[in-house]
Amino acid sequence: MRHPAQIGVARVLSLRTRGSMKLITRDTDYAVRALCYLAKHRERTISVPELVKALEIPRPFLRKILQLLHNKGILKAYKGKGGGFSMAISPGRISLIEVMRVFQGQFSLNECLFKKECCPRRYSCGLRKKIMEIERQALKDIGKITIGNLARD
Amino acid sequence: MRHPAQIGVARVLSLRTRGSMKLITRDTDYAVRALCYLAKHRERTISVPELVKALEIPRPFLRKILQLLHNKGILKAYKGKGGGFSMAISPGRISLIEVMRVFQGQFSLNECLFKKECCPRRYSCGLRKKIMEIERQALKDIGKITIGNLARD
DNA sequence: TCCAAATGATACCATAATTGTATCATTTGT
DNA sequence: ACAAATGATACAATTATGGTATCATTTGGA
Ligand code: FES
Ligand code: FES
Repeated sequence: MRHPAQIGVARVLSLRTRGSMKLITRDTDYAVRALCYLAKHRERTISVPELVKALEIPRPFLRKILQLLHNKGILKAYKGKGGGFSMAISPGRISLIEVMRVFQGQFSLNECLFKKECCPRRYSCGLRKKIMEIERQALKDIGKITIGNLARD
Repeated sequence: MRHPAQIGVARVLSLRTRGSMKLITRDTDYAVRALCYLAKHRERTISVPELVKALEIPRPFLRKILQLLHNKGILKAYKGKGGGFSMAISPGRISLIEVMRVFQGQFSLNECLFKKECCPRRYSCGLRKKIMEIERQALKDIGKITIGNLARD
């Protein structure tokens, strides 16, 4: 006999509570906000306390973010009393991708790991090819977004 | 005096070790593989042991994935000896997005949370608008990928 | 009838990523 | 000298990811 009884189309909700799937993480977001603020006040050197007041970002976290942006050469830093940060590059030349890469590493929408090793079907896989194409397009579009045009609201 | 000393453009590497930023998680990937296998053998009912051999996916994990796909109405399930799973819908009508939503929840590339609440600038934010547009396009493209055309390699 | 083979439901666990905090050292203008 | 700033770095809490384990239930067949 050939299995007549199907169980029925249950619509039980998420066994795990997921819902995020976000592409831009908190630190990238914070970084963008901070960079926009700095971009709008290029004439001045902005200190962390000022940024904290303006952006309501947890101070130690913001400090870490700014330090990283400095290490990556995106910000200039001035130590000592009256010091702070300012843009090292023209805001129009800082793409959102660069900021994302600082905090989120390299893009790679589908890694398809196979037990810690690189997937054997990697180069034949159809899914991979299609996802890569979508990724390329998205990156191109994200690349067009710069701190410069974000800062202009 | 106006801060002449800049610290120099250090290129210190990632203070955090990141590098993933993947859009498709492991369970989605496993689910796609399993669905493709099922799509290629629609005439039969496929058991978990067979899938484990064919796809080399950890058995208990695969079971959970298949159960969820069944709960969502994507698979039919047959209990008892000789039982297993089979497609409940035509493979050509199962989009990759649907599978992603099952395991990764709703898309939302930029949430921009502001201290656990919804961001106050949400509707004026330029970043958000641009990212949303990119997201829409990416979703449209991912929507075109179906289990059907993936199964055909 | 009883057993083996299959899924259903669910609880648990280990690791890594995310999202922060805290501390101390160093620099610098006054 | 001192206060105000960043530099470097270690630590901690929470959540997401990836995976295991267990027991109950169904079902075909000897
Ligand atoms: S890259 Fe491994 S199956 Fe797609
Ligand atoms: S959505 Fe909050 S600042 Fe962009």
